[in-house]
This record gives sequence, C-alpha cells and structure tokens, in this order.
Amino acid sequence: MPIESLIEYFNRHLTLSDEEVSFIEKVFTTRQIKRRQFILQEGDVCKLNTFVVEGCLKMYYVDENAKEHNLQFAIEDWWIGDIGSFHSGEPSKLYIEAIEPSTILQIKKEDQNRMFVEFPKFNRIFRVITENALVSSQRRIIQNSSSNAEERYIDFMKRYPSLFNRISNVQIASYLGVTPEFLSTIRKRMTKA
Amino acid sequence: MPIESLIEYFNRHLTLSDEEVSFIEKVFTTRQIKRRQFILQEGDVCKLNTFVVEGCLKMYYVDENAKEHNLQFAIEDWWIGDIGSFHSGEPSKLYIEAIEPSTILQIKKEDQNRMFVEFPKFNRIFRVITENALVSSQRRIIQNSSSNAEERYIDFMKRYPSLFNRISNVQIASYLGVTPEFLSTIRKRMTKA
DNA sequence: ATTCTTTCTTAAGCTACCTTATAGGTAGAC
DNA sequence: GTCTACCTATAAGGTAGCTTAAGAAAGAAT
Repeated sequence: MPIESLIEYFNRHLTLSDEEVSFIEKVFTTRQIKRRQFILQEGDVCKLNTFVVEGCLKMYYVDENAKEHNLQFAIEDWWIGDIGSFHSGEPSKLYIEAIEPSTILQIKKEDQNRMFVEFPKFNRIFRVITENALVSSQRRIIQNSSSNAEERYIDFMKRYPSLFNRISNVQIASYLGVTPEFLSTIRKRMTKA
Repeated sequence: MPIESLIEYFNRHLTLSDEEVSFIEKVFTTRQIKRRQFILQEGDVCKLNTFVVEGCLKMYYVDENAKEHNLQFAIEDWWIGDIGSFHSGEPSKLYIEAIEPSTILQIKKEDQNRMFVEFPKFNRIFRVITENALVSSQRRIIQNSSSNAEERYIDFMKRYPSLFNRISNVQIASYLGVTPEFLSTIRKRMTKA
C-alpha cells in the first residue's frame, strides 16, 4: 500500500500514535500519474501538497521565450508543490509534471491545516522539512552566482547521484541553468581533461 | 525597549499570553552592533537566531576569489541567521555583518527549542516565516536563470524599495550577482532609454 | 579643513555561455 | 517491429557580463 511509505517516512522523524496514523490514512489520496502528466499547471491554484511514493516529477517555470527552468525534482520520499500558491491561494506560475510514471499521495490544504491544529507535532516536522528545503535553495543561489556551469554540474552529480543516474541531460541542463548544447560541450571537455 | 518591537511583531501573527510574553522577555538578549561588525563569521557555528529591531545587516558568502555574494539583507522586523548551521551544528560558510549601526535581539538554539516545546504555537509562526523565506528564495532562483541583470535590478527596486533607498549599489550588485562596474553601466543605459 | 576610505563611473579587451543549425542515436508508443 | 519523438553531439558565430585600470565624487575620520 502506497500510504505505508508515508507512515514509514513520518516514523523516521517521530513516533505516530494510532490516531495519527488513521488520520493520515484518511486524508491522503493515492494517485497514479503517467509520464508527461501534469499535477499543476501555470494559472492553477496549488491546492494539494504531494508526497512521492514511486517515480519522479519536476517542478519548473516557463519564461516568456517558452523556455523551461527546472526548480526542483522529486523522487521517492520527497515532497513537491508550489508552497507560495498553496498558502496564498494565488494562481501558480509553475508546472509540476511527471518525468516517470509515478505513484503519489496528496493532501488538501484544509486537511493539512486540520492536521496542524489537531496534531501539533506535525508543525514541527513540516517546519524542519521546510527549513531543509530553504537551506538547499540558499545553497543553490550561492552556487549559481559563485560557480561556473562545469562546477555546478559536478556538484549536482555528487549531491544527487540517484537523480543523476535517472534523468536526462536535458533535465539536468535546465536545472543547472544552461542549454543542453552547452552541457554537452562541458561533458566533452570533462572526458578530455 | 527593543523587546517591545518583537512582542508587537509576534502579536501581528497571533495573540501572546502573559506567560509567553515573559518567556520571550527572558530568552531574547538585546545587542547593539556597530557598522561593519560581524555577528557570524565563516567557520563559526551559528548558535543564535537574530531579529532586527533597528538597522540593517547582510548575510553573504565569500568565494575562493575572495568575492562576496550577498544572500540576504535584513532590516527592521526581519530575521537573519544561517539556518543550516543553526540546525546541523556544523560550521557556517557565511558571514553576517552590519551595514548600519543596528539593534538586534538574539535567542539561543536551546531556548528556541524550549520555546517550541513549551509553547507549540511558535512552531506555526516559524513554519510560516520559513515558508515565506523559501518562496522568496525559489523566486530568486527562477529569476536569476530567466532574467538578465537589468530586469533583476528593476525587480529588486520594485520589490524592496525600502532596501533600495538605503543600501549602496555595491551591495545591490553583490545581491544581483553582477559586478558593481556592470551595474553602473546598466544604470547608465537605463537613464538613456 | 584635510586626509583617508569608499562609492560610482567609464572604457577596452576578454570569456563563458547562448543561438542556430545539422545529424546520428535511443527509447516510447502503437 | 516500426515509427516517431526525443535526446545527444558538434561547430560557427554572437552577446552578456567580467576583468582590469583609472579617475571623479562623496562620505567618514582625525
């Protein structure tokens, strides 16, 4: 059962009571997502928070020249969603799309709020998850401004080996902020050196 | 009294009991910081979370070429600190330095943890603060990869007018990820157009 | 007031990365 | 199993932003 992955995930952070387990089983919905299927599109309000049980998704921005800029990937045990839109209720500027057939669990905003009120310990977990995401995001800002594309590529490889072996170079290039062509020349240079 | 700024700040988010107010008065320490004084240096562990009552500070990374990259500014009612180091206990790679004479309030990690345990409602506030910081950080990643320097400069001006009128172009350039010289040529181009 | 420091500007030459185009290889979909 | 869409590679020419250097202007310190 997909929901068991989430229970295990929470149990790694804290101990859940039976009551909490049954609450979670009640409010999270399982969905099967096909490759290339969207779970969020620009203009939609993000009303669901998503936990990945199996598969891989990407969240990205499309600029005025129709170019995609990957903001985040999510594989097993990762959370994904446009938090800004989720909280403000404003339309999102982001897309979330499966790059592999995926199994996900989703919770509605109202249920998540109920969860925080009825079981306050979840505030702590989600505060920590958000803090970790913020740390990664800040590290990426620093790196984008202080490293060149090759250094960023090498760092991505080391930091996310499981992603690196799983997704295409086109996706990695979009995450690193370079064109796929340029990533290809970087890779060529690296094999020579 | 500086602490009153913080009480007011919290009261804007929720209602504090007398007990909570006296806890806050007990665990936060007021400090006066001079221009150019550091409250965190690379290699130190960040053991304090900081609230700015008055003044302006910057948090930045120094790369291997000794160049500074501003990650964040903080003026009145903003929080600043290296959350990564604060939570992991690992040495920070960042500096936090006052760019104006400042009055700050600081809380120790142990006291903040006690605060979360004894008064769970603070988990919620800090979760929301962190979520907002994450949203800004993500927006900045997207912008850095999809806008040029002039667009980023214009956006900074619009988004943070109070900062823009207060800090030097050198600091803004370091935040935008360009050299001060190049920011100067951008500004010149803008007056012509 | 004067010196010292920092900020802002200008300009010439340089580099990292982009654009466009072309082509072969690989994998999903029916 | 074949077809089609996507992915990767390569190369030539172009541009945004960097480096270095040097001077003017504006603050800060004595």
